[in-house]
Amino acid sequence: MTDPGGQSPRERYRAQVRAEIKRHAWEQIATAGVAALSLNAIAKQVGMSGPALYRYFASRDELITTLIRDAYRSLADTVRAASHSGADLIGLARVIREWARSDPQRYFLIYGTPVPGYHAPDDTTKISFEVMTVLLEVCGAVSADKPATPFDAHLETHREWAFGHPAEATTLHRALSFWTRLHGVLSLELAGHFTGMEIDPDLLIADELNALLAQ
Amino acid sequence: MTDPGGQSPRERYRAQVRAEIKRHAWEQIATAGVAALSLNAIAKQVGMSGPALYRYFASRDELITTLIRDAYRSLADTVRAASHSGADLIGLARVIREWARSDPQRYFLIYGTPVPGYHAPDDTTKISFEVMTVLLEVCGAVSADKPATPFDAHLETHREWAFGHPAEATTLHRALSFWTRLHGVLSLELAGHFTGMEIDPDLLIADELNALLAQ
DNA sequence: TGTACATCAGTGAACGCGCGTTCACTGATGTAC
DNA sequence: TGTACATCAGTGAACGCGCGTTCACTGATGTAC
Repeated sequence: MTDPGGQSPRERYRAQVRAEIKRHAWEQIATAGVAALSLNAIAKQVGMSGPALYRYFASRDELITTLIRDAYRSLADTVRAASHSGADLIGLARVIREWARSDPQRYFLIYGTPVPGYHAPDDTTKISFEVMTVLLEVCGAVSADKPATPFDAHLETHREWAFGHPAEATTLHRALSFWTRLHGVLSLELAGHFTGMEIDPDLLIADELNALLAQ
Repeated sequence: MTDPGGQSPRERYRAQVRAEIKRHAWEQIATAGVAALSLNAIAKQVGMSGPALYRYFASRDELITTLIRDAYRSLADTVRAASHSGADLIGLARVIREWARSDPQRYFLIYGTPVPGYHAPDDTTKISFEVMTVLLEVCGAVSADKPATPFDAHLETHREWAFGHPAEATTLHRALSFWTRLHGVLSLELAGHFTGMEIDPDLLIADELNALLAQ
């Protein structure tokens, strides 16, 4: 009899194998990028034959979709945890950067080159909004006495995306700038575009965000 | 007899065919991304058999390397042209954004997800520095009376990358911030991360750069 | 100008490869009486 | 508790495919005397 609310042994086993498949999939992505992800290669690593994977994932695409969802989920959880332990914007940035640096290809799976034609599953935008919600909370806590810019005015009339969040335009603006400035530095760092110039991205990010708070 | 300094008919023909191959390669990349680029498919479009391509490119990798180099070259030329016709930082940003939007996958070939293990040819960093040089020129023209930040101090001791350029640390800083802020907004826009929120990236970029000049 | 030769673009057949995916099957694990 | 049956994880063979790349070749274009 299955423990209601719990897991039968078979379910537990399935979950374990699924997790192991994903683990090796991430390893492969970290090593050679998503494009090189091969079901047969994963199967070999897991120690079973290729077709056996189809017990766990309907197709290569479904596996990748699951990985993308997990990446979003992990990022959202990380950000929320940091916020709950009282991180300010700079602390948040540091946490996100560490998350990204621990597995650059996972970051790029979310924020990297889009594959023309491929559309991420709908629920990822929901998870993505979780991140934005945290940003809005933290940005709302910052005192705001700054001159309104043309983009602020633009935001006053285009704020449906912050659905239900009662933030002022300047708060939305700050959250957006935080996001784009951090991503700007971080993605260039991860892609190796600072190689050769001996720049400390952490300092640059801190500076970019301090300027954001001061402006 | 070959016209010295000119091109023999054969050379001219070779150059034409090479150009046509590249054209179709770009089309394919725009349609399905680099990962999907196939020599046989290109050959079919050009109207010749697969092996014939090897008269023009030694391998798939060499073709891609050439495309990457061309992308860098095109960006550098675009930026330099804009600077020569007197564009300021905001104008420069607009030009770069248009360049990127005209072929997003070309932008991502330079600034997108890196393929682990792959290293761009050395000369691309040289071309990349051409872009930085223009940025430094334009940034140097901006009057600079602003408080020094920790990152400015960091730059005073880490400025070898701006090899030979006599700019002050604040100028280097401005050029870097221009680059990272623009890339932050632009790459998110091109990857479709603003879809749904009806944001005008042009306004956001202008705002980000005005803040940069005011700070 | 005409002929002999070298260069070189392009072809078609073939190679080996690894891919995602299907199918019919075996054998172990869990369920019901 | 023991037996009969259903569920389901995993296998091995096979499918068709398109890939990058090589090779020996044909035929046209250019070069030299």
